[in-house]
Amino acid sequence: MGVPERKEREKMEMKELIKSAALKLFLEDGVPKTSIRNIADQIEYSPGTIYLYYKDKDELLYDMQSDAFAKLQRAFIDNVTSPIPVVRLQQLGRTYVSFGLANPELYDLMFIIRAPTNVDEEVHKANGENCLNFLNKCLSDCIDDGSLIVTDLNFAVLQVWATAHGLVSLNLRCRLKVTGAKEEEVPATLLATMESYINSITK
Amino acid sequence: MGVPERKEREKMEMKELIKSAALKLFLEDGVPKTSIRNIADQIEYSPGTIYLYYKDKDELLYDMQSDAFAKLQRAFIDNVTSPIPVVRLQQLGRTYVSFGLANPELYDLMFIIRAPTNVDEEVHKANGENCLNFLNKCLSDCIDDGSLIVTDLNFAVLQVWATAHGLVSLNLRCRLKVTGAKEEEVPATLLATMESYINSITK
DNA sequence: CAAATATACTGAACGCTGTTCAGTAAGCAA
DNA sequence: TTGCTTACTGAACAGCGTTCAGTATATTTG
Repeated sequence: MGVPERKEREKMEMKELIKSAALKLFLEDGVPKTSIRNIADQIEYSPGTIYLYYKDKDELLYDMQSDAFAKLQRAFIDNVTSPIPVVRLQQLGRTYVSFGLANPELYDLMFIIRAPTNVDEEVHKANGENCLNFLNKCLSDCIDDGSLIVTDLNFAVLQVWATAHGLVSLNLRCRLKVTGAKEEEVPATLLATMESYINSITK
Repeated sequence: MGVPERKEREKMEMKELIKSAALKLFLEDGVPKTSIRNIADQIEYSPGTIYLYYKDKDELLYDMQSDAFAKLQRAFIDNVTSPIPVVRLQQLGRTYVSFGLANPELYDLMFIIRAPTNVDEEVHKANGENCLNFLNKCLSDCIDDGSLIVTDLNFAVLQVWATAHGLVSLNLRCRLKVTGAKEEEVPATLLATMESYINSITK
């Protein structure tokens, strides 16, 4: 009897439908303007229906965050390929910053807005773990072959992540305006800054 | 005739009253839970009254952001005092991170939430300028006496700010949970990471 | 096949938000 | 005292996340 299996599959399909509609609105109108009602309109269901699939908006955002992390991980896999650890670190930094510049709404969801961290404490850590492991492995290899000035892995991870995140998020929140940087030069400047940073912490 | 002067003064006093009530609610209940109605209740005026002094909520937040930057600047003046540029840079990093850890709601207002950047483009740059100049001067001095590895001032400013902001903001948004860091050790870890970072970019 | 049950969905309603504006009351000038 | 200006109110609007009694459809049972 395949009925429960079909039901399960339909439930998943509906979740995908909701997520894809939400993503569409994120990219078109931005995260803050995307409401449960808008999403419901988009898929031509009533607002209440969404609550049959997600217990609240935070849970939906958490699920979408998970997809976004998968996308970042794919970018890492595709672009961080060099056998030389220090080159791989450069590729990692470039990929991270590029991802943030190219996907501001997803970046918001992953690293800036509060919502997705409001889900159950137990389940919360799962998102982003794979991406963090990528950075961990990369820096661990750099330390092993002596190409990193800092020798403490935890410090190194925090530093690299913080620098990359700082660059992307200050830009996303328009805080770099104060530096007087020209709009069109910002992406190149951020990438160059990240590169120069990694150069200065490696040897 | 001192009537217009008195009126002007009373207008300022009312703005201060609104800001202080808003600040109180920020610290007690957090930024997201602080609404115009709550603020109005707090000072025992009607919600509409606030709009006689601020054109919208963003303008109020921008004004409060300005005060917050003044507070950070005071922290810089008090704590970043060494005559040795590289030591001053260490003091600057420590002061910035400590400020973020001690004043999470103000930090939000200054560097994370969107609202205050929605004010008029012309007026927007003013907030934070003094604090940025502090960092600029400090790094410029470091470059002058050859104690910084990076020699491009703009890159240096971006790197140091991004690292400090990255550390504080990832922590404020609970994104460091993924690293498995213990809650109570986080402040010390962030300060140590910042210190180790500055050590690695100076000589 | 028909009746009973289970599932999926609706949409009005609740209490919240930022914001506006006609109406009112108080202070000041003539 | 009258007329005008200023300060303030609070109901109203449109939006938000969320809930839930009611309905319609689908599935299981007799």
